[in-house]
This record gives sequence, C-alpha cells and structure tokens, in this order.
Amino acid sequence: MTISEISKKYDLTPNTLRYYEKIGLLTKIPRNKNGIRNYDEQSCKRIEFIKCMRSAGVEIEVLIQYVKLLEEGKDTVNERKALLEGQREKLLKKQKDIHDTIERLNYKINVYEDISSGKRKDFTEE
Amino acid sequence: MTISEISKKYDLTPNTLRYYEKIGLLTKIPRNKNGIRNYDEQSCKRIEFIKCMRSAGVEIEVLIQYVKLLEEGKDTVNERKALLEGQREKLLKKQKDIHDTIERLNYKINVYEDISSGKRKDFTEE
DNA sequence: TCTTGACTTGGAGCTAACTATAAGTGATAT
DNA sequence: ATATCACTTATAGTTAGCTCCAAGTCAAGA
Repeated sequence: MTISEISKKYDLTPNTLRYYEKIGLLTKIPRNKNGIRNYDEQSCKRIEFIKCMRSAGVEIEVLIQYVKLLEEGKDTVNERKALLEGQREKLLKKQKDIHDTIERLNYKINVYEDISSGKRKDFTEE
Repeated sequence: MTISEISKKYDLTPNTLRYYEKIGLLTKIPRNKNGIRNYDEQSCKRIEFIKCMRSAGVEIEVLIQYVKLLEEGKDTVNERKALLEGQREKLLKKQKDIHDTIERLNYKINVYEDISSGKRKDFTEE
C-alpha cells in the first residue's frame, strides 16, 4: 500500500507517517525501485499499535524505545514487558484523574441545571 | 497566603501561578501595599478547580473561556453549562481510548508473561 | 514534449503549556 | 549599612508532537 492509501486507512497524514519513520517508530518499510514506500502487513500492524498507544497519550519516546527492544529480538522480552507495565501504571493513574474530573463536572452541571430550571436559587458561584 | 505557600499547597511553581494570572485564569487576587500577592479562599478554590481540570487534560483556552463567563455573572449559566458538557464529552471519549489501550496492554503483557515463563513458545513478534 | 500529480528529502515553523532569566524593589537579619 | 531573601515585571527559551515548505525525481496522460 502506498503512503496515501495508508494515510486514508489510518487517518494519519503522509507527513506524520514519514515523521514516524524518520524518528525510528516505523522501520523496515519496503520501497519500490524508485524509492516509493510500499507498506506491508507488518507495517500496518505497527501503525495500528502506535495509533492505539498515541490515542491514550503514550509518549513517542517510549514507543521508540519499545520498537528498539522489539528489533533487538527475543532477549528483550522481559524488558519489553516491564516497559509496557510501566505505561499501564501511567494510564491507570490517568484514568483515575479523568474519572474524578468527570465526577466533578457531573456535579457542576447538575448545579447549573438546577439553577437554570429555577429549582435552586441559593447558589454561590465557583 | 503568599505565592510560595500556595505553591507548596498545590504543587504548582510560583512561575506557573503568575502565568495563570497573566493569561486570565486567575483573577482578582488580592495584593498588599507592596504589590505582593495574598491569595484568599476564593483564589484557592479556583486553583483547585483548575488543577483538577488540568490533570484530566482540559485545555487552558477552555478554562480561560469558562472563567470569563463566570465573571460575567449569572446570565451566563446556560453557556457555562454547555461548555462543561462539551468538556465532559471529550473526557468520556478520552476515558474510552485509555480503557481500550489498557486492555491492549493487558493482553500484550500476558503474552510476554507466558513467553517468559516458558508456557508459550510459538510466539510471533508484534 | 510538456505538464500534472504523487512521491521523495532535509529542514524550518508552529502550538500548547509551561519554565527560566534578567533586572529591579522592598522588608528583614547581622 | 549591607546583605539576603521573597517577591515583582517583561520577555525569551524549552519540549512534545507534529506540520508545512522548498526543491527535486519520476511516470503517465494530452
């Protein structure tokens, strides 16, 4: 698949795809005789993984490190596992922060709803 | 309370507190005769709110807009409610992304665990 | 042949959210 | 008196993660 096909498929600009390659996130992407990228199955899987991680805010630096370990082969399995566990911890913390903030928003929205509907008149701001 | 006391209490640097004031996130902070900030109860509540929202990634621009509406008084209740509902939507989406990513990490970590313990030998990378 | 269009590269530019620095004031400790 | 310290301002610099641009190559269509 060409860069523009991949771009549509994964909703990433060609610029972003080239950028990911330049910084070592995407590796070993096949090219034709003119040097044009021809993404294969494995590239697609990698892109999907990156997209998932990035959507949750996992840092690019961390993903680069993970890819590096991947390419070093099976000796790095434990290191990779530790890396992913670390990221999972971070996401659990983030999940909690977001949960708490949603709760707070729910409360505030309810207060505003009550004011708006005239149910509550005694409101103090903030 | 002085800026350094607030800084410790909320784990924000004095620089950040001044920055928040400059951009209009913190307003009406009392000063003494020498122009030194003397944060009051209301300032503290505002800071706490901002910290909560920021911890979930709510953008500063949005918070500035919210503060602006707050200061315009009770006529903006509906607008404020709509703003908070919009942010809640965003956080629910983010929550889902993080949840899905954690699931994926759980799966990958399990695979690595199996490989590491010798339970699984047939593994294909990525 | 000429132009169009998709691709290539290297490198500069952008945005959000701080973060640090320089230059100065004013109150307290020695 | 002098030095230290916390504060003040305005402004420049930093980081992450893209995003855009200039200059060029190559193949296919009018």
